[in-house]
Amino acid sequence: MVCTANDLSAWKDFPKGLRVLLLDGDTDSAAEIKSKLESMDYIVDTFRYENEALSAVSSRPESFHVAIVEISTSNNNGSFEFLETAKGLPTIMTSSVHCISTMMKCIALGAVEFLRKPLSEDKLRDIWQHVVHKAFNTGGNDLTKSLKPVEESVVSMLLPQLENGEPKKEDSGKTNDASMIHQNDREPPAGNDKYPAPSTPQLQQVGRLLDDTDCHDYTNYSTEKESREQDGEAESIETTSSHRTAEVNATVGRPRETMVKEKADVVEGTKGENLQNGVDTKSYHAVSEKSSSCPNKASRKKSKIDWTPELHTKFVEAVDQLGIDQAIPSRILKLMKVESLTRHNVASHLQKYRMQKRHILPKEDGRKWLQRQKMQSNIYTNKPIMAFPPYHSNIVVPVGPLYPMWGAPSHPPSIIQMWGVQGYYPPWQATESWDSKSYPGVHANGWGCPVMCPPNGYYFSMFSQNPTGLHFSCAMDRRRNCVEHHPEEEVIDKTVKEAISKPWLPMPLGLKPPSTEYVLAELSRRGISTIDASTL
DNA sequence: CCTAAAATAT
DNA sequence: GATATTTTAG
Repeated sequence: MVCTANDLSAWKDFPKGLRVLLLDGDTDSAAEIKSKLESMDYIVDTFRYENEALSAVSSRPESFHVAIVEISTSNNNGSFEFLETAKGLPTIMTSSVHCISTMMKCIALGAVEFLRKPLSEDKLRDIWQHVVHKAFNTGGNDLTKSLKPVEESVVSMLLPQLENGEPKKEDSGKTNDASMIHQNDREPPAGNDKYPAPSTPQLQQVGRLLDDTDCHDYTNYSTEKESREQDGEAESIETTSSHRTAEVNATVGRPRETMVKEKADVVEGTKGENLQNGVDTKSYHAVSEKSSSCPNKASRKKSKIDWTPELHTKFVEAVDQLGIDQAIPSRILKLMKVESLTRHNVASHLQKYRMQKRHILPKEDGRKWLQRQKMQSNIYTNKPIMAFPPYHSNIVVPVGPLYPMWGAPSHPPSIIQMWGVQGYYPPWQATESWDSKSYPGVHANGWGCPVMCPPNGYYFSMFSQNPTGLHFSCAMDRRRNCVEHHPEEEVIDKTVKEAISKPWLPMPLGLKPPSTEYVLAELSRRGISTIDASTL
């Protein structure tokens, strides 16, 4: 990363605005350091006590780019804790006590550098290097929001240089032009919020260039920006949790090895910290790439969402909660409350979800979706609406074994593949996704259940004719808690009876009245040839 | 904003 | 080659 003179000029003001966390028990010392840093345009937040510093880091990790932590004989252990806790933050240790083993320990624990006190301007001036280094060498996991802009700006700044070194087709000619460099130059983003669009031509070019050189890592990028893109709705999701656990890898053309391991970490579920949301946060993770071939990762922000069982469960729960008529991407997204999931992601998943169902319930489906459209005006009522009156909430629907799919919850004994034929997902479905905890019955409602049998009396014939391999799951009221996991015949009977006894009520969702032909045929089959018109 | 269809990535 | 996801249209 040697820079040319031109490039250097672009770097000149870089550190400006970078945020420094200063933890120093010595007030005077802290003031002095702060003063020096500020004179160099760093923004400094001083903390006297470690716990304060740590809470600051955890509550607003994006507020710091680098930390300087003083370690003395008195706070010895405490500082180590900071080091261990604030892993994502490049941390410089400093002390007036010069103990090689302490230094060693600090470095071993992840400190990026150990500076002896007193900290002169010279020592402090270029601490930004650690920020940049971090930005380039860390997995998305650690690449905090605040670091990304840095990374991006650096990439941008780097561009001219890269182009010089490896002219790329059409763009080549103008690379040496100083004005060009200036154009690509980006202000240090530190203080502001203007994140350069992740997909700027520049970045893409850089990506390409890096590819062609020696990059071996797929560039996953946090989807956070996308989240932001999705207008106001994002906020409601965002604010909930500060942690960015389920983060996506972000690696910008970083040459050389490393990383593989980092990925493992990411998948694990980023540093143990706040996992309150349990499932939520780690519910998904970016798909790790094989760091072998380096295709075109140029478009960094294109990380893929891995719809893990947990994530999918959340998704389904959201859909169910919303009900068929309200289940639209934006709402689902809200309900899911999963950080950095974009509306697009959800929409896409929803699309697949529907397709599955459609494929499974060719007949019913169209109808249902039609219904849905018509009912769109029927906005949220806290009660089940229209086609799904309360008293039908316990309807039981048969689920044919031939319909392995999404919404249909299966009972442990009958592990049905939820996602179609390819056993992509392990058995978690049965145990994890559809257990009582995850709203077992919910999935059996409108969408979930392949409800192909005619209602009313036909239930009986249906069952008697195809008793084999039928599985029963129960649907439930959207918000009510389910129902029995093993709907017994009584339930079926009850439901059927109800439906029969109240023919004037709408059909339970997913059921459609039998066609006249069918009715006649069935009656005929039963030896009933005449019908009293009044009963129809 | 939504959904469907096309394009990509695995 | 099939499928999962993202992008692109309408």
